[in-house]
Amino acid sequence: MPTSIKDIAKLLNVSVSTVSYAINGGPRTVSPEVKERVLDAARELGYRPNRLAKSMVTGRSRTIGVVPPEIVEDVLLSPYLQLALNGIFNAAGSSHHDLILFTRLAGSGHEEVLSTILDGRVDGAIFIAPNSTNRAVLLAKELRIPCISLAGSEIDGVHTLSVANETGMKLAMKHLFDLGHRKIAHIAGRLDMQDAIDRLRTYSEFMSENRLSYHDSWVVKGQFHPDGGFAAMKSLLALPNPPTAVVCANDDMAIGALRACQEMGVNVPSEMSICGFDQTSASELTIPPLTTVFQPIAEMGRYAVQSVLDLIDGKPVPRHVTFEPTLVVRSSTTVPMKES
Amino acid sequence: MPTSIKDIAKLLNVSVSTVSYAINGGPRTVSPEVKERVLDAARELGYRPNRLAKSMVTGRSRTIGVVPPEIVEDVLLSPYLQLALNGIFNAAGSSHHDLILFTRLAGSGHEEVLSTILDGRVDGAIFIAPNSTNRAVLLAKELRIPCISLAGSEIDGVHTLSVANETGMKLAMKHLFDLGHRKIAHIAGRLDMQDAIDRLRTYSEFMSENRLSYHDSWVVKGQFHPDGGFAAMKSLLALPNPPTAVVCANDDMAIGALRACQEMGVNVPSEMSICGFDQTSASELTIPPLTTVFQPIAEMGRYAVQSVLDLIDGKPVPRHVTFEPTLVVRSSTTVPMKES
DNA sequence: CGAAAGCGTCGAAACGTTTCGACACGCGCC
DNA sequence: GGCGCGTGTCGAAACGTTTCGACGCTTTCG
Repeated sequence: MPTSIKDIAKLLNVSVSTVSYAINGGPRTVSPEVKERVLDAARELGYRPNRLAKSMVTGRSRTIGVVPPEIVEDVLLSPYLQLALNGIFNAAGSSHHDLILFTRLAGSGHEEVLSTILDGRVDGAIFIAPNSTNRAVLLAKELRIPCISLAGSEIDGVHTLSVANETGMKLAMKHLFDLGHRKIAHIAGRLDMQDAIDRLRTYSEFMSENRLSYHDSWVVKGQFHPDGGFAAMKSLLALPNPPTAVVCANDDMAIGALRACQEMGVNVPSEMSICGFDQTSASELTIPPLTTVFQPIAEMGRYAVQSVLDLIDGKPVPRHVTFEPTLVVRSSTTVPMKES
Repeated sequence: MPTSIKDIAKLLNVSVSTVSYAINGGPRTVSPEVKERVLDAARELGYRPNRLAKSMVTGRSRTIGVVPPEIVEDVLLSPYLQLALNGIFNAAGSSHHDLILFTRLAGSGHEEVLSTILDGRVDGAIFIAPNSTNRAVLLAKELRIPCISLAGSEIDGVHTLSVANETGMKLAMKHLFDLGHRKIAHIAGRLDMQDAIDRLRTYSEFMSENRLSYHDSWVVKGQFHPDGGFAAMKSLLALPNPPTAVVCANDDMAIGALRACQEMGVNVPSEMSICGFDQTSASELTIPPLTTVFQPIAEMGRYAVQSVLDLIDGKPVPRHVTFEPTLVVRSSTTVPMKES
């Protein structure tokens, strides 16, 4: 029932092609008089071009797909994802693209997501932090869909934007080390995600390089969740020889850890220094505000959009781009208490 | 270059309709033997149905449009929007719909957003907190696009989901009143948004009903932003006869207000009680955790999706649904200090 | 045994665009 | 005056589906 180009053509007794030319300033010229009549009629009838039809014939949808790390309940509540999505959103808006948010990876596995990606509705896709078992990225690549992996594992032949986790982790560790800490623990993220793996590895390396002995019990998995951080900190505090500082693989866990300390009556930072990762907005609301590693996630989102667009246009795009994090020192870290 | 239904048909020497029937279990039956051959070939060729083509002929895209309140830089960083979007996301996922996030209201105004909505890519739309000047909703309604206004102004003939702001505001006010507060201020939101208007009105009503005199200077606009809340609280603290309690129209402003108090050395809650609105996740991370009004935003998002779906299916949907908020009492409110 | 009903298949139309090939016309140029 | 060219227009193909009408074949039933 909405008006189509045909309706205009019929009304004005011209061909559909003429109408199309008039409306688009199309590849062919149209006499000024006809053009005006067409435009008037279009306005009159409330004509709206049907993007589906247009996309089908042009092969372009001006829409970019965004695939969350894995699609589970409440995934949009992750501050990390929110930051990335916001960056992508901003960039997409200014380049006149819309975003399609894929909602159903979970159900029937990667196959299904893929078909929704490859079904013509998007020109390219951004995968946010796909873990190494994410087959969708691989398949997308194989099928030559322009796609970018944002902060995910480096996958052969897939364009990847990553954060120098080594730098970030070293920054945090060195900060604590320079403050005088020697007993430093790590609350790790989900070890099926590349970021978590990198951060853990760098932690271990730093400890070895500086000849700091550490127990396996000082590395606790927190699944990137506040509750995980909470439980992890509890278990650290229960150790006979607890650490004096903890580096968490993200802010959410650091917040959980902070809460655990508060609950156990352990003062932060004087009795326990806590360092986060991500610089989410929540990290400055805690008391004390968290020392954390800033990652330019929003900027990476912006960059990801630009890269996908370039990929679509066939422009060359660097295979891997690494962004450098910086340390934001706030009040959750300080010199350790003297050994009692 | 991707394989189409035609390729399969040609390969197997059957008609395209037969292939379609086989793949969809379509309206017509297909002999088991042919069906199997078709399915095998489809798998072999890596066939993926093209949703665009399908949508064009069926008129359904299984995609729902989401329109943020207004499209500005960083709109996705609003906790309120995040909560709503998350609820919508969850519901869309479980009903096998994808989401299109509209990114470009700003540029060329409501006209443009509308054409991107009406261009056939979405079956229906959810407008998040459209303000009263948002013409897009009206136009959408006029053009009979199934759409839901989530927490926006009540617009004639538009299906609206709203929160009983009166209840929420009264809950907060009564809580403070019962604690003994008489000098209660209000940090209001953006007064072009319905929620802000309602909350302000209820504040005034409550004050009058309880014969509490209040100055105009006790109502300060905070634009729903933390910085606005910060500035607002500063101006309240600078008053000759400052209030003992403040109800903020959202959590972000309450957090700003809290920070202002901390900076001015005003203890919360003993010297100043602060009450928020929204129960965002940040509201429990502050010290002290905020007393706030819980709105079932996520649930409303879910409900919005269901309603749009029903609208699309032509099922009856109630014109207005009101959700009831509840008060979450935490530690940012207490009895007022004795008058010095 | 013949009509009716059901099954399996095909061909074609339809969805709303864009764009290519054709063509008719008028103009300037040699 | 014929030739070529640019301009404005038309018709039709194409994009990849779904689904309807048609048709021939088998089965069922009176």
